[in-house]
Amino acid sequence: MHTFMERKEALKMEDYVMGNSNSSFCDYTGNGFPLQSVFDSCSEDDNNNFSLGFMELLGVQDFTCPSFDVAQQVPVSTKMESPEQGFNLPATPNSSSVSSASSEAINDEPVKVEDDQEEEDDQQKNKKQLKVKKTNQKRQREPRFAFMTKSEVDHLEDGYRWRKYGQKAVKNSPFPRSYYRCTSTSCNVKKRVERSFTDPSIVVTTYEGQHTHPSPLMPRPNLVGSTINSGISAGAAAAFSVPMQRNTQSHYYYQQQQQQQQHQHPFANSSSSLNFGHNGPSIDSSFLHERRLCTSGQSLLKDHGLLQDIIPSHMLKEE
DNA sequence: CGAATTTGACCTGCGC
DNA sequence: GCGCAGGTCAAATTCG
Repeated sequence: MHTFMERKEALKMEDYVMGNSNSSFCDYTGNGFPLQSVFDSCSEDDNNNFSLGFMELLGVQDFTCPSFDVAQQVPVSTKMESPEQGFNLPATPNSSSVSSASSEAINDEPVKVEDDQEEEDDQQKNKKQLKVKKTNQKRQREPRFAFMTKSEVDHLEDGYRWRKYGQKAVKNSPFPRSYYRCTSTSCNVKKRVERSFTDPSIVVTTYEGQHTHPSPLMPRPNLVGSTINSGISAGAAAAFSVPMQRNTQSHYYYQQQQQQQQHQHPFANSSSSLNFGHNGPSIDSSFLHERRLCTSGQSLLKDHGLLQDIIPSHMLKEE
């Protein structure tokens, strides 16, 4: 059991949002803390619409796959407040993956610090400027998108190249959190990788920002079934910054929200705000194929299904 | 030798 | 104001 303070802490830490309207499973944080549903304030409609919202996030309208009703099982607030920004939404890399997605819409008016500044070479100057900016205004973050992936490896291949720039111990967790930045210059996408301490097999990957370039490691997706991931479209994965990883049994996408974020109907601005094909290859059939696999291959969406494998039973009982 | 990783220091935000 | 925790920087180290 976790104390209220711990819950509060967990919420504060990541604002991870996960769970469903009926609280059939608990919200889950990167630290493995169960969270009371952040969706308490969400209307049932919001939750019921999540699945579609999620697919909107994916930028896909796969009406050929009606059974893919992530939403009903994984009601995640889908509001995106960064119309300008497409989402490098991670697609489920593994055919057996099932995900709940969540994004964090944070910037009503995304502050592009880098764009505001000249290409200063002097790092100190840069630092100073950053300081000034930080003091003048509350730091704003790029929209974030988190995954929970059952994996034995921490750093999941997602088609992009990442450079690790930090690692920190996480409170209440024996597992450190690693910080990665996209190696591409001018691309300021970051991601954090950490393990859930309640279930070390789960890797929580949080993407922040949007790639401004196509995947450098994008193999030809021709091959549903020809890749190690069996059915995962590397191209689609790359397009969405999806971890492509072996041994992955399941993925959970969940949206991160800012606390002050307004809840909004998932469709409110989906057409304009979600633009997954924006910088990379567009969604291809293999991605859809993956979705089918996700749908048919997993029981997660039904009852507790896979979540039971991931979320400790005591958490499930907590509600 | 260049790129990537490691790791301690530093900065910032937030709660008390 | 202080302490804590998250996040970032950058020098040192390792790797290919």
